[in-house]
Amino acid sequence: MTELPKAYDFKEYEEKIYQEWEEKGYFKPTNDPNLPGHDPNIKPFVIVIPPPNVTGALHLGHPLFVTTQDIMIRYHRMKGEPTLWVPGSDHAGIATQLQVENQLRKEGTTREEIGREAFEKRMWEWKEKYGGQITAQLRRLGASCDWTRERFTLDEGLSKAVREAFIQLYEKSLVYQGPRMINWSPGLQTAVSDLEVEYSEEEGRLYYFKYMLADGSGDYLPVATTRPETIPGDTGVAVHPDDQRYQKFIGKKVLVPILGRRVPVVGDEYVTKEFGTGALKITPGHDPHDYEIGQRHQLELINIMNKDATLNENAGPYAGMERFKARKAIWADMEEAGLVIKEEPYLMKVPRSQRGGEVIEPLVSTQWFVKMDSLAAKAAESVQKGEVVFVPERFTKVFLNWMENIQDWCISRQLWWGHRIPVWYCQNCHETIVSREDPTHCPSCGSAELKQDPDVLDTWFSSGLWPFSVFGWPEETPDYCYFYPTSVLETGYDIIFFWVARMIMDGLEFTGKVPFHTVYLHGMVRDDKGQKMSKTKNNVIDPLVLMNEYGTDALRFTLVVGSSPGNDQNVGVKKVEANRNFANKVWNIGRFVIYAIDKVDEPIKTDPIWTLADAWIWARAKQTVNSVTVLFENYQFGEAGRQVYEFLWNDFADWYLEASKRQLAEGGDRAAYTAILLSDVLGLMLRLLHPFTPFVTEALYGYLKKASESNRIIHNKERKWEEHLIVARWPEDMPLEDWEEGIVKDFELTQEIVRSIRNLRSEYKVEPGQAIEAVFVSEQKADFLREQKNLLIDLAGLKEDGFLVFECRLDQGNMTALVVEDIEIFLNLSASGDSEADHERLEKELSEAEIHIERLEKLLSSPFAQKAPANVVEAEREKLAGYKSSAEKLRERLGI
RNA sequence: GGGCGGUUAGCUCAGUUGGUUAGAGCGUUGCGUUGACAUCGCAAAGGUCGUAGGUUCGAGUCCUAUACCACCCACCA
Repeated sequence: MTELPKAYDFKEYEEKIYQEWEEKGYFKPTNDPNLPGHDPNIKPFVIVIPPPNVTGALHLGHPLFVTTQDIMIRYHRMKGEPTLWVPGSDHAGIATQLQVENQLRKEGTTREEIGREAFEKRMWEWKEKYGGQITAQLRRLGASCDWTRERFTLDEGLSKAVREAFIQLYEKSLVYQGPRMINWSPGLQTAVSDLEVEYSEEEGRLYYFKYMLADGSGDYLPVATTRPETIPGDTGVAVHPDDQRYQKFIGKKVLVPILGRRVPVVGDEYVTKEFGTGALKITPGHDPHDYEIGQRHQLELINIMNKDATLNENAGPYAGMERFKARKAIWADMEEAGLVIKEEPYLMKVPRSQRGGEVIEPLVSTQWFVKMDSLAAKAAESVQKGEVVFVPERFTKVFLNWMENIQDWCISRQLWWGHRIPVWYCQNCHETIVSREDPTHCPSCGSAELKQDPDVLDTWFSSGLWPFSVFGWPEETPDYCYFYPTSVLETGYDIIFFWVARMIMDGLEFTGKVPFHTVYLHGMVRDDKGQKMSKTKNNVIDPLVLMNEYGTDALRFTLVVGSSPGNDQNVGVKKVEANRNFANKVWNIGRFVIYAIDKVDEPIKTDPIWTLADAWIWARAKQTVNSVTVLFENYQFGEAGRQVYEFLWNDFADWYLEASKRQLAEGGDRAAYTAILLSDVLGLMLRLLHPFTPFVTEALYGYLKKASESNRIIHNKERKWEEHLIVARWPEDMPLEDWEEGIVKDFELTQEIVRSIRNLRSEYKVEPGQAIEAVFVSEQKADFLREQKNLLIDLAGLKEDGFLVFECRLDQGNMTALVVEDIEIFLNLSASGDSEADHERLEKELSEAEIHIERLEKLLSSPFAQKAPANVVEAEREKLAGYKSSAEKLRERLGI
C-alpha cells in the first residue's frame, strides 16, 4: 500500500528527482559519438543554450527560455531520439567587467592600478565564484542539459575557435582595421557597436547663433545646433545648394565662434532647407553625417574630445572641460560676444549606452571592423530559401530587413575581459602580425619586440560561433560531426540581431551550413501591468522567490501556458498560484488512482466490459494524445499544455474519477478494469504533461509504477514501465475508432442531464447530501437511461430506490419538471413547492429553445444547407431536432 | 518616416488550415467538510471579439480603411 500525503510538497521531490535524473545519465544523449556503438546515421535533436551571462542575476526571462527549451528537449528525448542540450555561460564582456570593477572600487583601487594581469586573475576568480550560481539555478528549474558538455565562452577550446574565426575573416579581408566614426562610451571607456546604442527621446534645446563671415562685412550665416560644445570642432558650414537665401555664401569663409578659425561654406544636398535655419555647422569629428559631408568636401577633421568626454587641447579655452559644462560655457561666451540669436526647447533623440546609460559620443577612432555585406547576403539567401525557419514566421521579415540594411560591425572593445585580438605590432618595423599561434618575433624584420593589440573582441563575436564552437570547431571532433548543425535555436526576439543573425552568418561562413533549421522566438516577460520589469520600477519578480513559494512546476507551467510564441506576456503571482493548484490537482488525481489500484486484488474472471464512462474517458484521452502531439510538432506548447490541463481537470478528475468511484466499489472485474483504465489514462497524461511539469509528474510516475507493478491484477508485461518518466516513451498516435464518436455523444448527453439536475438542485437549495427521487420519461432513450442509472444516481445525487424510467407519459403531479432534448425529468424537490417559479423557469427554457429553433430553421433553409459541407449541415440538423423535442416536451409540461 | 504586434468577460490572457450558442485562470455571487484534492467541489452572473466597410452560405479567425496602445528599425542639425 502506498500512502501519499494530501498535498503535493514540491520541496520533497524537486532536488531529489533532479539528482536521480542526472546520476542516471538521462541528460546525456543515448547515441553519444564518443562511445562505442554510436550510429552516425541516427539524427539527433540538439539545442545549444543561449548562454546566460556569468553575472547572471536570474530574472523571469531565464525560466521562460529554460522551460521552453526543456519542453522541446524532453519531448524529443521521450520520442526516443538521441537528444542533447548543451549548457554553458557567456563571459559577457562589459557587463562582467563592470561588476568586478565595482568590487575593486569598494576596495579602493582600480583595474588600472592593479594592472591587466592581476585584473584578469580577479575576473577569473569572480567567474569561478558566481558562474556556478547561474548553473545551479538552471538545475533548479529542471533544465535537463548535459552538464558533462558544459562550456564557457572563454574556455580554451572556444578561445581557439574565436581566434580561428578572426583569422579566417582577416585572411578574406572581411575583418579590417581603420579609423572610422564609431560610438564611444565615455563611461565605459570603450567603443560599442551600433546595436549597443539606444536612442531616448529627451527634452533638449536648439541653439541658434551667428556664423560671422570672415570678410569682416559683418554679415553672418544663422546656424542652429543642439550641441554647441562641438563648435570648436567645426570645420565648415553647409547649406543647400539651391537655397536662395544662402547661395551667395557658398565658397566664402566664415569664422568659428570664439576660436576664430576660418572655415568654408559648402553646398550639400543633405541639408534640409526647412529645418532650423537651413544652415548646418559641420563637425566631421563628432557626427556621423558631418563626417560624410566632410569627406565629400575635403573638410578638415578635428577631434576635440578626450576619451573621458572632456574637451581636449583642440578646443582652445575649453580644454579639460567636461562636455556638458563646455556646452554652457561656450554658449555663455558666445552670448557675450554677441553671436547668440536665440535658443528654444527642442525634443531630441539622445544616443545612450545600452549598458551604462550615459550619452554616447560619436567620434572617429581606429578600431577593428567586420565587413558585413557578403556575410549578410549569404544569410539572407538561406533564410529566403527556407533553410532557416522562424517561429513565429513574422520575424523572418524583421531579420531580412535588417540584413538588407546592415552596417559594418565594430568588434574591438577597450576592455580587459574577453578574447584578446590576435594581432601583434612589431615595435621595430611596424609590421602587423595576425597569427594563430602567439608569435615570438616579427616575420619580416625578426625583431622580438612585439606588442599585442590591447583590445578584446565584442562578446557577441564569440557568441556568434557558439553553435559550433561548443562542439570543438575548428577541429572535426566526433561531437561536431554528429551534433552539428543543431536543430532548434530558442531565444528572445530582442537578440535577433545581436545573436541569431550573427550565428547564421558565422555558421554559413565557417562551417558552410546553417547552424539550426528552426529559430523559435519567445516574447518578453513583463509584470502583471504589462510594464517592463526593472529595478528602478521595483516591479521585478524574482523567479527564485516564486519557486520557493509555489514550486518549479508551477512557475514553468505559468510561463509557457497561456502565452503564445513571440508575444510578450504579463506575469503575476496569482497565475503562478493557480498553477501550483494545478500541480496539486494532478497530485491528487494520482493519489486517487494509486488508492484505486491498491484496492483491487480479486483475480479477473471475465473479459472486460467497459461502461459508458470508461469508453468515453478512453476516447477523450486518445483525442488529447493526438492533439497534443500535433501541437508539439508545431511548437504550440501553450495550447498543448492547456489541453492537457483541461483534460485532466475537467474530464478526468471532475467526471471520470467521480464515475469510477462506484465502479471501484462494485468490486470484482468491474473494479479491476476500472483501476487498469485509471492507471493507463493517468500514465498517458503524465507523459504528455512531463515536459511542462517534470517534477510532479516524475514523482507520481514513481508511485504509479510501484503501485501498478506490485498489483498482481494490474501488473502486466505489456505495460512497460521505465525506471523514470523522463525516459518513458511519448505515446504513439492513437487512431480514433468508429464507435468513439457515438460514445462521446452519449456521455455528453449524460453530462447534460446531470448538469441540468444539479442546476435545479442548486436553484431549489437542496442540500448536496440529500438524495432526491427522479422519474425519467423518454420514448427513445429509456434503455439508455436505465443503463446509466448508477452514473446518474451518483453524479446527480439521486435516490437509488426513487429512480424510475418510463417510455410513456404519465402524470407526475407535483414533481418539478425538467427537459433535456426528448427526455422529461421529474424531480421530487420536496422542499420546494413554488409552482409559479417553476412555471416561469419552464417558460424561459421554452422561449430559449424556440429562439434556437427559429435560428436553425432559418439557417437550414438558407444557401447554407446546399453550400456547407454535409457533416456541418448534419450537425446543425441534429441540434435542431434536439431543440424541437425539448420544446415539444416543454409545451406539454406547460399545457400549451 | 518605415515596419511589426496588440485591442476578446471586472482583471490577465487563450482561441493556426473561416463552420454557426466565443473559452480558461483570477475576481464576484450562492451553496457545500460523503476517504483524491478547501492548493477542493457544485451552481450562477458577466462578452454586439476596438470601429467602419468588404469577401463568403458562414468571419473573433481572411481583405481594406481607421482609432488607440506597445514595440522594433531609421535618426534633420
